[in-house]
Amino acid sequence: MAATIRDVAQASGVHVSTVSRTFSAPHLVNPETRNRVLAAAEDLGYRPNRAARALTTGRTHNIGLIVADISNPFFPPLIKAAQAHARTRDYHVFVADTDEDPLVEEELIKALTKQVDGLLLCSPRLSNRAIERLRADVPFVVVNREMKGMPTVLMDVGQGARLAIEHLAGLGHRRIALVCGPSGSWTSKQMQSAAAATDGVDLVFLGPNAPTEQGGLAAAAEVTASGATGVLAYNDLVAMGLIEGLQERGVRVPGDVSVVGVDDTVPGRLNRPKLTTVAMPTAAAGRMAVDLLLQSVDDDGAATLATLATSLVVRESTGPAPPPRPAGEARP
Amino acid sequence: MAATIRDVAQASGVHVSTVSRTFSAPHLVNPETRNRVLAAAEDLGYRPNRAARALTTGRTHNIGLIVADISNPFFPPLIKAAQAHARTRDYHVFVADTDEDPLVEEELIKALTKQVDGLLLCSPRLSNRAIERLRADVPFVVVNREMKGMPTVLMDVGQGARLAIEHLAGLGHRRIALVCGPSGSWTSKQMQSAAAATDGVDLVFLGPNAPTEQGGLAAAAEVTASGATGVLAYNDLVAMGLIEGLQERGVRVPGDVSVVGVDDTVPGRLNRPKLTTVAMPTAAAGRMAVDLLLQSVDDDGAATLATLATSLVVRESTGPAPPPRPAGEARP
DNA sequence: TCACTACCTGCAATCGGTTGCGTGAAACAT
DNA sequence: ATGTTTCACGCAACCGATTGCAGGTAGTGA
Repeated sequence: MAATIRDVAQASGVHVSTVSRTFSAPHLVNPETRNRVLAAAEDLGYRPNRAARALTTGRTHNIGLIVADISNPFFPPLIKAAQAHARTRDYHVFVADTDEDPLVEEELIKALTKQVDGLLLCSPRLSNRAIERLRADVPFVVVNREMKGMPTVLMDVGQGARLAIEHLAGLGHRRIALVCGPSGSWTSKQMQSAAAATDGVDLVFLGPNAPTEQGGLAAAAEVTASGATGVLAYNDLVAMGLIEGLQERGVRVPGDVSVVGVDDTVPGRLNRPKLTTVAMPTAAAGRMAVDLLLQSVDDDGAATLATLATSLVVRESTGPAPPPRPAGEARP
Repeated sequence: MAATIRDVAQASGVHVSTVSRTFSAPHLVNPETRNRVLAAAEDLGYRPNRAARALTTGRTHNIGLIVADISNPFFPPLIKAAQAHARTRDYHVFVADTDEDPLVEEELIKALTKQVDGLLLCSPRLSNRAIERLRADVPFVVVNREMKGMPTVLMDVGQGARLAIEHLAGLGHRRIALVCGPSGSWTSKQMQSAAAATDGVDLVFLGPNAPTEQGGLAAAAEVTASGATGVLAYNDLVAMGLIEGLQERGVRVPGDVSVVGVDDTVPGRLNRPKLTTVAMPTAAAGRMAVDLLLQSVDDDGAATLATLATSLVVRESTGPAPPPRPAGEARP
């Protein structure tokens, strides 16, 4: 069995409370005694039992991070950053994957509630009502979804969309398609309203589509039919599917149509063409979420909203608009 | 504050021990009483505090999963599978990322030790000695690294390498290069010894290389110099870097040189050419690791070794060997 | 010498459950 | 009517820590 505080107390000839204080309030114990205790602890390989400590202090020094899908390359950088940041605050992060299932999500939240001081919900799939209810038991910070009255970290896709459209407009594109994601998606709405604010270009809204390569592939027909020469896709997967679909139809990217993705999750230098995309500040979001959470654990307070800026990464899938109306030359 | 067992006891007019038994040993309590207790619990929104329970039972019903790098696409499927599988056993998984740093790894292990019943170490970077020492405090299962005397889950890269080389040999390649990873890597060794067993082909061992795209890029010169027409790379990243490096030198893939990767971690249909690769049974490994861990938590016993079969996924980066000695035609 | 203050340290209750032991009552056998 | 078994439940110690309170000791000033 691992050494307990009592073993250390016995070994160093003091009461358990003194041992406890040696670790949690060192200034209250005589340096000599402290050293004796520390020596005994070291000797026995004693490490305080955080679970037991949590029982009295009410602080587990753990935070939970619930994510819809770890395999989605969007999340790992966020998780990593949150974890590293939490560590500097003497907190540990427990990651759980809901597999996109609201029921699993709720169950995980309930299971984690007692073992953590707070929860980071990344792109939660639960209803607002369910989240409100669950929140009574444990502090939340919501990431990547807008929720009033709750600490929230958002990434400004609207601004990213604006950057992308300005980029396309600057390349001479006058007709730009927005290939939207699932209907009702917050991201889609943000993109739409941001895009609508740009003038000098025709905007076409296409969709809804599945947020996958298949969705993009399927949208290729609509895009060609729309006559748009520039496209902003819902995310990188859609963008990649779309490019594949366009190429299959003999449409060159970026020769005939320029495509911009969102997320910057596509690794690999072999992609042809490499994707121009709106990069999300996922690492910053992870850190910010941890900060907000720890803050709201202490203050039990203000529902802060943090909106993080996005940026455009220009690569190879965008280029100058083709000369107007060349009557699409499809290959044989 | 959340309801405790005492609140429920009071509300239903029984002793706390009866409430406790209602949840942990229902058959010991009268159905009538049980229903009364359950009703009161439901009413108060009571949920047993697992941390407190762990204090007396010594079982947290949590397992920790420590991984070198969550961003490495190799791991998420493993994590996901482990998590889902653990859930069916009423266990929860805490994931922690060491950022490839042995010091962080040791610290995380120590921190998690008291909060979990066992640990899954995926590709640990710690020395054998350190692992042996830490193991005194908590059961381990090691994944993706060979360690005697400890439950271990391995994926048979040797067998995968054999498949790859047979595939290349079958396509007529007579000189095959192994682009190895970091020196001393277990994977590299496995690949080498497996490859050596194949006859009818010349084998060239290249490396060591960094296990990254840069590493592959840098190895391109060696590969062309070696005169090999088939290559088995340390992993997909190396393979991709290598392909890029070869293409920059005017060497066509798979026209002039065929390349096989390992891991099957490259998503995206836009890769040109799509990578032929050795797929790892990561999900199965995750499940198996959980099984072994829970087993060794109970039995405190046998050091089982599970070796999982790999498979070859043939895509576009491999093709028939070019006719012998065409005196490499580089583009201008 | 005495009172007062600081500074340490011990005592014991407490956090939220679990569990071995003991007991009272009901059910059954004799 | 008495003895025995079974069942359901209460009692209280315990898991490993924390912490308010009290007491003891030494040092200071008068």
